[in-house]
Amino acid sequence: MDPTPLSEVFDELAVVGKAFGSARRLELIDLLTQGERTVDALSRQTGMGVSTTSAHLQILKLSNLVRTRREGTRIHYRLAGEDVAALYAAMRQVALANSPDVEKALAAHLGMGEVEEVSHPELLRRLQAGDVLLVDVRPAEEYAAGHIPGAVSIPFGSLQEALGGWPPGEEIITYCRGAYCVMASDAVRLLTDRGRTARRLKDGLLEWRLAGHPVERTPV
Amino acid sequence: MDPTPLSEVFDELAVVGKAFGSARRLELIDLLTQGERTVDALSRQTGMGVSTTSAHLQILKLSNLVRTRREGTRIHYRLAGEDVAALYAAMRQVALANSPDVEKALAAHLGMGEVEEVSHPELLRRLQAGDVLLVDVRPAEEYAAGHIPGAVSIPFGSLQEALGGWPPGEEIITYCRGAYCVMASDAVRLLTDRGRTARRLKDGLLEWRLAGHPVERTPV
DNA sequence: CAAATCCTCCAAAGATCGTTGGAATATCCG
DNA sequence: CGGATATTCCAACGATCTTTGGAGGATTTG
Repeated sequence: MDPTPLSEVFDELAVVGKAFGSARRLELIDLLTQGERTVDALSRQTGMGVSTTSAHLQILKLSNLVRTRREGTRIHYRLAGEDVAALYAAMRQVALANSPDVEKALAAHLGMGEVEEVSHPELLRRLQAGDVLLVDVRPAEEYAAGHIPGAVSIPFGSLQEALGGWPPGEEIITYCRGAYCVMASDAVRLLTDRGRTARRLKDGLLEWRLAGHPVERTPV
Repeated sequence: MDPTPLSEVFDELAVVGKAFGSARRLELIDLLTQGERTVDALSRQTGMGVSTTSAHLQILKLSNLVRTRREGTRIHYRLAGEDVAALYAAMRQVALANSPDVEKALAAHLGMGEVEEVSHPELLRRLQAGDVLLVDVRPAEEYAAGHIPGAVSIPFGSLQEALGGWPPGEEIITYCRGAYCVMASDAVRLLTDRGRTARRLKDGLLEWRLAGHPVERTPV
């Protein structure tokens, strides 16, 4: 009784840990932080086969990190709770803080250094003042599922054409899913290349939401 | 460029995730939340072979979750930072909240239901009032590495003999490492069986420390 | 330098995980 | 009911992870 027979507890806990131990599953979780998704949508957005996607989702479901909702023939997956999103964000934070490789990989794909970041408090002030254009570059469905109040939805693909209609003087702030999302940085580069003043929000909607800041949902 | 080439980032992140994906490694992390330990000590306390222990520690080291310090012929391992301990605690929290199996496994080994828990604020009040005996049932070295101010160190093994010297009226509150630690609950049962009034602290020292409450270190 | 101690590295066997295509299942629609 | 669509289940192969004993390194002590 003294040599702790609680290996079962650690076994159960390891099930949850394992769920976070695959790049593919992390990619799925990353997408799911933005709102629920069908298997098909996840499969297309990540580029993995449907069988593979389903298998990974089963593992996430078995570890109770996601839940499902059936709608006709398709099944929508969503994170089991905001605490799961928070855990994912915390893991990214720890990885970023402690392992230089993660930082390097991020910098390489995000082009850090070239792109300036705006802090949460500063964005709040600027929105209050109303002298800034806040652009949500994620796909339209993700914008609908939840966005920063005051942001306009311009998916990355249609950014260039939308550019024409704006007054050239106004500063632009972009954001996307989270700290690992490239689109916001790419957008800033595209905009500054065309002579605009643009920066990106620090992190993305996930961290904004977890920080307790307001999020707006477009009613269906 | 559009189909997100950031798989490398997820690969790096998965390295951290994998580290949490093994019951053995979680057991090591659990011990390390209480302070640094040598390979040998970890091997003995967990019951795994030294080679196995070392292998797991290498994986933790590679994922930058632990750091090492050499002292003569032995090497001390410690968590890379308090954020790692926080991540571990957060994972336990999510597992407990979302998966019934974890809750069941915990209840089975902890004897939940029979043992009453004391909240952090209540303990603080009672310590202030001074009408309670706070007992740290962990091994003496863990007590030395950090304990709640006002607690006395009585390792679980020597609890029974220590019992004699106390006034029978005073209420006793026990604690050990964390939410998964059985010793505090076992101690409460041992004490109540002998007619004492005893409860355990909710969770353990890890959660107490993460909550920002004071921790005292016995000077060497 | 030699012996002792503690730890890491190595190689091999066994276990587990990941991916794949195709079959099976569930639901909706006509 | 039959066809269409979306998803899960299955089997199997290759890849990766875990464990183990023993060899190899580093450090201290005599």
